[in-house]
Amino acid sequence: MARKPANGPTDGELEILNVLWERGPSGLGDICKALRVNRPIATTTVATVLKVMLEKKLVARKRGPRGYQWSANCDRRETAAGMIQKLVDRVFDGSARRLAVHLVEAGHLSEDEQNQLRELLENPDQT
Amino acid sequence: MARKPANGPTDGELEILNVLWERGPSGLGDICKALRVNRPIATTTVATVLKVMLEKKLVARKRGPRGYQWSANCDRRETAAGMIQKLVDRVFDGSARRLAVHLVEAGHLSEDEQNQLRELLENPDQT
DNA sequence: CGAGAACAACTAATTCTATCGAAATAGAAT
DNA sequence: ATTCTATTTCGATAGAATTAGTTGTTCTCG
Repeated sequence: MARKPANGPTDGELEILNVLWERGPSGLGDICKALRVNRPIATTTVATVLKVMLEKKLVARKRGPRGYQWSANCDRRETAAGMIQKLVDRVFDGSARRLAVHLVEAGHLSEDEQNQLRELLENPDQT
Repeated sequence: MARKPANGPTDGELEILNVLWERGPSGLGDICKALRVNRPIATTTVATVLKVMLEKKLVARKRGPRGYQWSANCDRRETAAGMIQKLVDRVFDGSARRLAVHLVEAGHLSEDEQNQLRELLENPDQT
């Protein structure tokens, strides 16, 4: 009966994290506005999710001019790494290379992007 | 109130799909055995999930010597594409290139894998 | 054939998610 | 200070996801 430990952030949480990663610390209103670019969502819904995320330590907050300033409390890169690991394990049978190959073959990368990736591979120091 | 329709397969479903993708059509027992390499799970649980997946058309089945033979009814590549898209949208702000860069930088790829990827980029025809 | 194992179908409890309204609160504006 | 508005907290709900027990059928092996 031991439930499988729910891995990372849920979909909804990820939406919010993405906003915070992009915008930096933000107030509730701004977060809502950003989310509403994609779809309608009630303010209370966002607030509720933020509350849960606070308990999970996915976000932090501190008093701001109006209510709180909310900020991501988890690293984007780490979160990405976790999700990639899962993707690779579940769909690419553990091979990150196969994921990379898929990226190229499936046309997820434009010509330009392929070139940039190529450069990166030649020159690993580049940011 | 209406829950946002979960697009792709769930985590549990993905576990099973991965087994089917790897093994090809399999009986319930074999699927269970494969899953139990990673974690304990009751046979009935797997059967229940398979039933749901059947309704969702994620798997197909046909009469076999013993019960049914279950097989994946969705393409691995397409499934991967969907998951990548989501990952890219949510964590890499829509840039597949950033995902690729992450793959290289985060050390998900070994030297050899990087070389293979490099070759692939030079020579897009290769499988 | 008969016992035991594997399996399918049905049922069901529990937990998790996404969603939002109502009501309390805190600042801002007048 | 009073009103207005943004924010927070609380509680509720519907449905999804996960897990597994029970029951009856079917298949295999001795």
